[in-house]
Amino acid sequence: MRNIQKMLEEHGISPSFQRMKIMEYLMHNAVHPTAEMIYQALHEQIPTLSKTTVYNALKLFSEKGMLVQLSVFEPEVRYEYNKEPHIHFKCSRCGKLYDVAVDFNCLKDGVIEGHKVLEHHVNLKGICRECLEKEKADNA
Amino acid sequence: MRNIQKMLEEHGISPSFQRMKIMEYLMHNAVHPTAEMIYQALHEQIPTLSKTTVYNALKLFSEKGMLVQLSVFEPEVRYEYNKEPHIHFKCSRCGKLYDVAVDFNCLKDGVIEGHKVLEHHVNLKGICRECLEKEKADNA
DNA sequence: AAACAACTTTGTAATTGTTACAAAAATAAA
DNA sequence: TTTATTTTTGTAACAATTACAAAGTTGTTT
Repeated sequence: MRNIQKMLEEHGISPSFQRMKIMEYLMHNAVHPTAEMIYQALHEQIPTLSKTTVYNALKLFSEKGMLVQLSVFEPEVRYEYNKEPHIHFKCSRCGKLYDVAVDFNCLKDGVIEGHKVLEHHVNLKGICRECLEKEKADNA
Repeated sequence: MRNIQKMLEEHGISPSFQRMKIMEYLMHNAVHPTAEMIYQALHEQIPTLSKTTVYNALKLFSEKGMLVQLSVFEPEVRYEYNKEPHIHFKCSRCGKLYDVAVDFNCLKDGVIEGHKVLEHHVNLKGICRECLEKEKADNA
């Protein structure tokens, strides 16, 4: 909690209780949560928590560069704390979202066909390893 | 129009007038239109057209594999007819969406860390060539 | 042609994710 | 302790999308 407080301050964000809890949740739950998921989880601990506060905090964190907003395959926006370049893989069967560590040199904040790349989102979709194994077991 | 009729039939879709016009629009407007954009454009020609019809047709086309649903950086879903593997580049200044032809061999319906890739969406964000040039001209 | 079934379109209402806004509460400054 | 500023809250609005049922169309069978 102390660390989170410092982190927020370093990014010019005053560390209110709600904001710290929201950031804590994001750091401890690398599941690419939606705003709704964060609200549901914290609402139990903080019954007075408002959904607007969650949206406000997420917007602030994104503006200050602490979070990345992902638009994967759902209409919902998802958030992640991890800033390392990586690929998102969504299983179209179970819906789970995986991080896949791959480095495309050309994607590392370079230039592509004259366009300056500031952000890259590489989204893959298919059947995840777990589902493939389950399928194999069922067919055996 | 005849070609579109054939195409729809080949995909098991009965070629109604509205469906053909919607597909025609998608094929002639490679601007990654939203459902709203398609509706607005066709509403002029077909005043009785319903937005639900547009959504129904887009859903049907996607299910039959004629379209790809893109989730780029907006909350809105965009659609494209072009099925060639390519990257989408969105200019964060002017908002334009470019197609960038790049081939990542590893993304061509392969396997990554045990996950079977059926679909890939590579989204880049930054400042587009036109905006960079404009910026250069302004600063000169 | 009439009757019928199946499909398509339409319009309205509902739902979902998100934002706007103003009042209440908390915090900090004077 | 006022005062000002910031933060939180709750409700209402909004936009994209879906659900649903009625109306319209098409095709088939008799």
